[in-house]
Amino acid sequence: MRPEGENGLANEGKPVSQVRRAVALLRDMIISNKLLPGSNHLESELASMLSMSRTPVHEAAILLEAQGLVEVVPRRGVRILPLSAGDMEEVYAILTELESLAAHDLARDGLSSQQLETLRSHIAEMESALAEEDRHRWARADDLFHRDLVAMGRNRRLTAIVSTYWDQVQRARLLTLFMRPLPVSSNADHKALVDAIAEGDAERARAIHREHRLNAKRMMVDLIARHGLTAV
Amino acid sequence: MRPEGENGLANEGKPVSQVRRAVALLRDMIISNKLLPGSNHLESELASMLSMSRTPVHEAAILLEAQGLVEVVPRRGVRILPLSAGDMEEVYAILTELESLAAHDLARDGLSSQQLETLRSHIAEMESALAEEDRHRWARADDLFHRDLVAMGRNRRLTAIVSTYWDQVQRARLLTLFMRPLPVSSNADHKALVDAIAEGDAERARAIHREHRLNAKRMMVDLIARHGLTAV
DNA sequence: GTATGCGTTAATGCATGCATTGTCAATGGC
DNA sequence: GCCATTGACAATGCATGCATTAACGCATAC
Repeated sequence: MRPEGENGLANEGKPVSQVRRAVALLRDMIISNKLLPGSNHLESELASMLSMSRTPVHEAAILLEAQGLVEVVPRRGVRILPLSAGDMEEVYAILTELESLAAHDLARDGLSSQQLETLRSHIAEMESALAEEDRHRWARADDLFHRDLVAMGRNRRLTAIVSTYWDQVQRARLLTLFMRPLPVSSNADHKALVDAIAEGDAERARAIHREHRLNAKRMMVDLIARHGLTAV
Repeated sequence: MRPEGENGLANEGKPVSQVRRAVALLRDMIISNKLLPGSNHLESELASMLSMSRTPVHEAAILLEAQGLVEVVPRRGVRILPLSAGDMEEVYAILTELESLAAHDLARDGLSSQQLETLRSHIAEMESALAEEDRHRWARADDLFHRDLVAMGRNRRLTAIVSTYWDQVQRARLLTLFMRPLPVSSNADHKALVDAIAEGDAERARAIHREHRLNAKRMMVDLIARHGLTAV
């Protein structure tokens, strides 16, 4: 799901250190809810769990803390941060702006037909998944669509930020995946967005994507509130 | 200039560890050009320079690497990353979107008269500095204006991101401070922005600030190109 | 003279040791 | 019976040791 390094920025030619392994593994465990929000985990436990010493785990913890996924509490271990509805609003606000910018830039700079095809194939995959009501498959395709969209832009830093914050809402998305209505209208947005990009209409692309994300945010915050989840 | 922690996010109740000292000191040295872009510094040298052991320095280096300020090269030490004109465009693009969003939200949610006063006092300070052609004083006030503007919003994550990337352009701003014309028109933007916020006109606030930042970006990229600086 | 290969050197990544300090509990006082 | 105070424990932050491995230099071959 995320084959790059831990921040997407110039992490290509680096050997896989223990720290990177730790960051990747811990992040995956957090996103997939193997480490529950609000729970604490001693660094020494995590270390033996990952069969490495405390040092790389500690360094990974510091990095994940900077990314907002955990909090390192001196003698209580690493606390997996829950995302409140308010946090979700923050993250979605940021994702909305930055992804919309990415969409704008893509439309302005143009995409190769190959790239357009990639995006359209994700849309097709979502449609097919929707037809079978396979929500997991839909979520995977949706994830890919959004990640690829941003990654096709040339702004590496933007890609890195979006990737980081997208990770943070993934957990909540997976959790609410079966609580929400089937995302049928969402794909119309995706199609319209790709069309706008293909036509080079930068402002339209931006507007479409902003609206798309605002809807997603409303749905997510709503779900969390409705189900009495104060945090996930 | 930056009294908070190293990411502005929930770093309040933490004791000042060596790692934090290292991050703060190194970042200051980088921003103030004491560590020149492109130069390499062995972790052991930095450690003795900061009178601490290699471990906290190494951890600080990893953090600064994640923030995009340095690159840790296995046997060459910590390399201070230069910012190319292209990098500058990336960073400004991000700052433009996120600060514009902050301006929008501030206008939407409203500011206390106290807060408006703070912003206006920064503008006054800039005017007075401009009258005396004191560029350093202007830069400090401008810095404060922009930082405070974003920090007055309630989106902590947004504040953290902007702060990080603002740091990255600071170095270039200081370097080009005397190469650019006196920023006389810039203050008109600031005033218009604060007015829009005071009037609660969210979209106007967003538009004004976006334009303001676009101008700043053009000027910076231009200066760098014109002076043959491929990177700073 | 240049290029290639090997050996030495040294810097880092990680493991571990040590000291610090907060946590938890038990005991004693009220 | 409840709360406070004190003491033991344990987890982390940082220092240091060790092994790995890349870089640099020198020698040698062409």
